[in-house]
Amino acid sequence: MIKITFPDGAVREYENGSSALDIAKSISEGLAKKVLAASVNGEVWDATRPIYNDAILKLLTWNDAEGKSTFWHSSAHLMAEAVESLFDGVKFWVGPPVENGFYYDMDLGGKQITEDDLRKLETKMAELAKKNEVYVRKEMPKAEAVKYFAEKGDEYKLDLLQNLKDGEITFYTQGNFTDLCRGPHIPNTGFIKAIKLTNIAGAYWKGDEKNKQLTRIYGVTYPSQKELDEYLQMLEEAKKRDHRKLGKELGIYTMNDDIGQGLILWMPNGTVIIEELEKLAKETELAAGYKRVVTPHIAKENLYITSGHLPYYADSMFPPMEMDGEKYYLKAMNCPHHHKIFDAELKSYRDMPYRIAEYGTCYRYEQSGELFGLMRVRCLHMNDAHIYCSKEQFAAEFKAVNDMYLKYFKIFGIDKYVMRLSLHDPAKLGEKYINEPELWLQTEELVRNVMKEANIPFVEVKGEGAFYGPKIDVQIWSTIGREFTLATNQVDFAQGRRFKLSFTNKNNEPEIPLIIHRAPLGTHERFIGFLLEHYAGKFPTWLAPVQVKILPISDKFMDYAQTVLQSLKKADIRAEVDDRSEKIGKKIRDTELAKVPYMLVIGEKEMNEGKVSIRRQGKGDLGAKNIDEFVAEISNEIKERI
RNA sequence: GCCGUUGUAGCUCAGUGGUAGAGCACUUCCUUGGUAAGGAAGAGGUCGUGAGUUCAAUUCUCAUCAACGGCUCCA
Repeated sequence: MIKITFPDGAVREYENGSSALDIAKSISEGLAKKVLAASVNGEVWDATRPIYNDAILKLLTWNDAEGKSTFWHSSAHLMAEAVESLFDGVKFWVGPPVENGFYYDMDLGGKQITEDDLRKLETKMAELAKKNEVYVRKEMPKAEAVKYFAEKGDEYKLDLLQNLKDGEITFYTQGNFTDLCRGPHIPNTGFIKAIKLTNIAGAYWKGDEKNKQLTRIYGVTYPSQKELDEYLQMLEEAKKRDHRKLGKELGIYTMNDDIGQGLILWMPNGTVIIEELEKLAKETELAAGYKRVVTPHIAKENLYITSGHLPYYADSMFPPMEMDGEKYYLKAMNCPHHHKIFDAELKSYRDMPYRIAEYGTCYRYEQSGELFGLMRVRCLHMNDAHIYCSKEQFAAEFKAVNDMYLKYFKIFGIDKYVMRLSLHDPAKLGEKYINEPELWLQTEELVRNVMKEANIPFVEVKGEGAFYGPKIDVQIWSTIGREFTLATNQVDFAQGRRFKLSFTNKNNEPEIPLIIHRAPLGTHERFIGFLLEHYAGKFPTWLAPVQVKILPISDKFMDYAQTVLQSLKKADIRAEVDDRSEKIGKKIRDTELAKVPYMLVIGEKEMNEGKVSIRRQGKGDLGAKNIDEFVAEISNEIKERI
């Protein structure tokens, strides 16, 4: 007998060799039908795998993350079986579960797969699923496995085997499909009731663009059609908040072939938002002791040789222009320009920390395939600033920047983000990262400690640092699930030295400053793209391009509408009159759809009483008020950025 | 940059080897209506661009540009 400990602490005895599924059955048949896998002593196992020792057991169902990922992993195998039955000579690479579904990478030997094939594959998968094929686990010695795949001529699986040792190698078979796989899997294919193959994509083998490109098929499966439908419905809803769709509908920005890829034309509505954001940034930075500067969009080649950017980023800068025998580059970052401003006047410790800010325009030649609406563009306006400080001042300055982030996030109600401490990758020192191993470790520890002391939760990721130092990135997700860095706070221990920057310290010695690069509001492009999705286009009043729309019931009240308009304009409120000869219902509908925060309905009653009837977008009629009263209220809302 | 898909009116989309259609938006007229679509008429497109096949191409082929879904990349 073996002792099984359940999550609630209960301990029960079972026959040696019982599987998690056997144990589930002994509890209830209903439970057994839902068990997809099991956590045995913290390791995820097949529910059907016999247990020979005392164990802590957790039965995993669709409601557990591990249950879902096992389900999707098994679905990938099911898809592979379907692919193999419809295409000859396919070689498979890996087929893992992902956040919403799974994919399988395969080499189709030059054959192409089409959307129609996906439908055929879905049908085939459904057919195979109905057979309730059991996923059978089999251990195999390495030599035997190597022989098996060598005979098959499967270089991909042989490659996988290279990194595996004897005793770690297992195969799974369901129906006619056998795959090298560490598992675990769901008991049988019958659990998979609803199948949708979502897209076909190319994917480099092992994620390296120098390698051959494999065909990747993405799919998602569910234990019921209803759940799949709900998921697809949710995707449709997400698309409605896509900033590219909203940006067009609300007249925020446009792009044009004659201008160029990734180059944003900000329309009047978008420009209002830009100006409000800059106003916020300027107020905030002034209060935090920053000074403002303005720098040109281009600079000579030598600047970027000094900064060290050119060897790392030449490919992603626009190619240089030659004038009078000099090469000029469009700037891809503002820091070198700012360093020159720091260097223009002699600095002493009394000048430190020296903080300079600019909404800097930068140009980056992003690869065409990476451009994405407002989120990834080739011309961007950065909420940039550089803080030059001594080592002693660093912690306080870095923390102040973090505090500024949090202050902003509170204003915008941003709460779904992850702070990421982005570190260097020691394997790429001298290649992607400045070759200063000691300084890297010291600076990373410095940043780590600031975060810990400030009690700010963060994750650490190797290989995401800037070439000149570690950073704190604020990661967010677009509505379609892509991850982006919204804001960034970076330490730079390299450029101070490269630019020979210094200040005279208290001991009358020259000292190289540490530099903080920070962009709490990221770039206008990405930040507004994010805000569009975050607010689903319903901007708070202070940001809304049109804050108030005045809706006269009929033409008879047009004069009064003008009076109301003038009162609002006097208070610097962005207001317009809807002077079309439409019915009030139509005017309201159009204004609601345009997501204007306030509508003022005025007719005979309002005119006679000097009032306005207030309607809030999405909330309906709020009743009538005096004009002055409304102006005072909305002015306060705007001033406080509520 | 790579793999795949798409490209028709301002927007969303239908359609065809014989030079095009709907809804919304727009213009004009009628209507002056109290909290999410009043009615009528009209205007608007060399079907992304270039070449090829064809008596004939928006439709087929190729190239190119752009957008989209991934991969790679992101100072």
